[in-house]
Amino acid sequence: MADYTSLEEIRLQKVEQLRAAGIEPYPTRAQRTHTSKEAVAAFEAVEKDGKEIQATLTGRIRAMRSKGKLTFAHIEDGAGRIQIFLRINEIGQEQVDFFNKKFDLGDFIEVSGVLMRTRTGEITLLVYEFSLLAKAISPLPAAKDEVLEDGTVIRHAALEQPELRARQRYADLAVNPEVRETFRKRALLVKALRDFLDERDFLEVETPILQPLYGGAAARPFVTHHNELDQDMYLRISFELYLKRLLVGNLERVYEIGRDFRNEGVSYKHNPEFTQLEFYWAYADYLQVMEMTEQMVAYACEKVTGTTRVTYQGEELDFSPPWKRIQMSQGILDVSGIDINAYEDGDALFRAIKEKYPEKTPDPKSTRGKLIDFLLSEFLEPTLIQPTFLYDYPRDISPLAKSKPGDPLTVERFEGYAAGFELCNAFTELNDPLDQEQRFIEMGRDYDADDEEQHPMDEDYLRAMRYGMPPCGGFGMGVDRLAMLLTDKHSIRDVLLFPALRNEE
RNA sequence: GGGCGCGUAGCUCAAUGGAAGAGCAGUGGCCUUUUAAGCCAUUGGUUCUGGGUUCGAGUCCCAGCGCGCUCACCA
Repeated sequence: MADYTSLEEIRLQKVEQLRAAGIEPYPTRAQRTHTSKEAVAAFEAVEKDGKEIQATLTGRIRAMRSKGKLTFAHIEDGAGRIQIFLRINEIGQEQVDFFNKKFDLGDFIEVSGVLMRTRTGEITLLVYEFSLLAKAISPLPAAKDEVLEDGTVIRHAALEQPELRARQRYADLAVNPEVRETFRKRALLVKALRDFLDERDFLEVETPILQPLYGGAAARPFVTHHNELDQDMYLRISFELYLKRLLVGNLERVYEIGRDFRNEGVSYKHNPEFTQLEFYWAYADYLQVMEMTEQMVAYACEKVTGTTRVTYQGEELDFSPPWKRIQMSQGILDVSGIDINAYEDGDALFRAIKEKYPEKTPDPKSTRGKLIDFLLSEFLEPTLIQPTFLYDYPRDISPLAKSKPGDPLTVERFEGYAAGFELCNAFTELNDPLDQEQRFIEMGRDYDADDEEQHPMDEDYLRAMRYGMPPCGGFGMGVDRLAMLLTDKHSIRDVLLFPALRNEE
C-alpha cells in the first residue's frame, strides 16, 4: 500500500467525488480529431477565410490559469502544447467551476471546441465540451514554464535531481520535453544505421543472448543458470563469435543491433547492459571497413542532426569523411616519445616506460599488448577529439584479429575515436582455425587462471572455422556512445531510458 | 572497489551550533483574453537512516543507505 502525501490525498478525494457524481475518472476510450500541432496548422490554413475549425484534442494539463468566469490552460500531447480556453459564455459557470475544482495539473483530458486566436495572438481551443481521460494522483515534479517573447522557455523549479530523473524516467519524460527529443534522436540513429546496412545488402540477424560460453571481447560476464538443462549460461559480452559462424554458413554480410552485458564498473560511459552494433563483411578487409565506418557514421549523424558537424561538450566534431588516420605505433611515438617497435617483449617495454615516465604506474606483470594499451589510453586517447582511426594493434590483445603480413607482433585492427573516447573497434577477422586455436591457448596462458577476462576456448567456434571461413572484415560499435555524441550528452545514463541503478531499498 | 562531494515541504532552494523558511504547486476567496497571470488568506516537515558530542544539532563527530563527480576495470 502506498503512502500518500497530503497532495495525493486531496486528489484521491477528487477521484471519489467524481465517481460519486457519476463521472468515471479513468474512462476506457478516448478520441481526438487533431494533435495540438495539426490543430494549429489547420487553423492557420483557413484563418484568412474566417472559416471555423472544430477540433477534439487530448492531452495532459500542464498549466492552468483561472480567472473565475474563464479559465485558460495548456494541454500537452505527443506533438506539443496548445492553449485551451473555457468560458461561462459557452459552458456556463457551473462547468467552469467544475473544471477548476476537479481537474489538476497532470490530468489527461479530452476537449472539444472551436479554434480561435486570443487577444495576445495565441492559437487556442475555445472549449464547448470537456471530459477527464485519466486522473493524476501524484503531482508531476515540475513547476512552471516561462515562455519569453523570442520563444525560449525558462523552466522554473524543474525536475533536476539526476537520481530522480533516472529512476523515474516516466516523470522525467513527462516533464522535460528535451528528454523525449533525445530518445527520438536515439531512435533515428538506430534506424539510420539499420537503413545504411540494409541498403548495402547486409542481413539483419539475431543470435543468442544466453550463451553456454561467452567470448568475443575482454570482459567479465553475467552468469545465470538454466534449470531444466541444469547448466550455467552467460549473458553475451559480444555477438562476434556467433556472427562469424554465419559467414561459415555462406551468409556474406550480416549485422546485429542488440544488447551486450558486461559485469564491470558503472561510469559516465559504461552501463552493465549497452547496445552494440556489429557487422561482418565477407571479402572485405579492415581498410574497407574503415572507409565504410566513416561513411556510416557520417550518414547517421546527418540523419539525426541534419549535418555532419556536431557540437559535443563545447567542441565541434566533424564526422564528414575522410577521418584522420593514425598508425598506432607512430601515434604513440609522437605523443610519448616511446617507440613500441623497439621493444619486442613486455619486460623491455615496461622498463622503457618506467625510465621515461617514472611517475606512471603500469602493472609490471602486463603483457606487451597491455602496456601498449596503457600508453594508448594514457597519452594518445585524450588527444583524439576529432573523429580519428587508430590502426595496427598489438597481436596479444587482439586474439580474433588477423596478423599483418610480415609483422608478427601486429594485427590488422583499428579503433575509431571521437571526443577522446573509443567509439568502435574493427579488424580483418582471423579465419585460420589453427592460428585461432593457438591464440585461444595463448590467451589462456597470458592471463591468470582466475582472470575472468580470459577468452575461454570455444571448440564449436573452431569447428565452424575448420569448415572454412571467407576472409572478412568485422566491426563493432557502442551505439549508446554514438548517441551521446549526437545528442551532446556527457553521461551514458542520459541516452538510456532506464540506466542501471542500485535498488532503492 | 578507492577518493571527494551532496541528501531540508510535491518541485527548486534558503537557514553563524540558538524559534525549520521562501518561490512554485496545493487549499479557501476576488477577478470575462490569461500565459511563471495577479491580489488576499492558508495548509504542508521522521531536515535520508541509526548512534554520539552538546544546555541546545538541519548544522559538529561516527556508522549505514542512496546519488553525483573522479580514479581503477571495461565499450
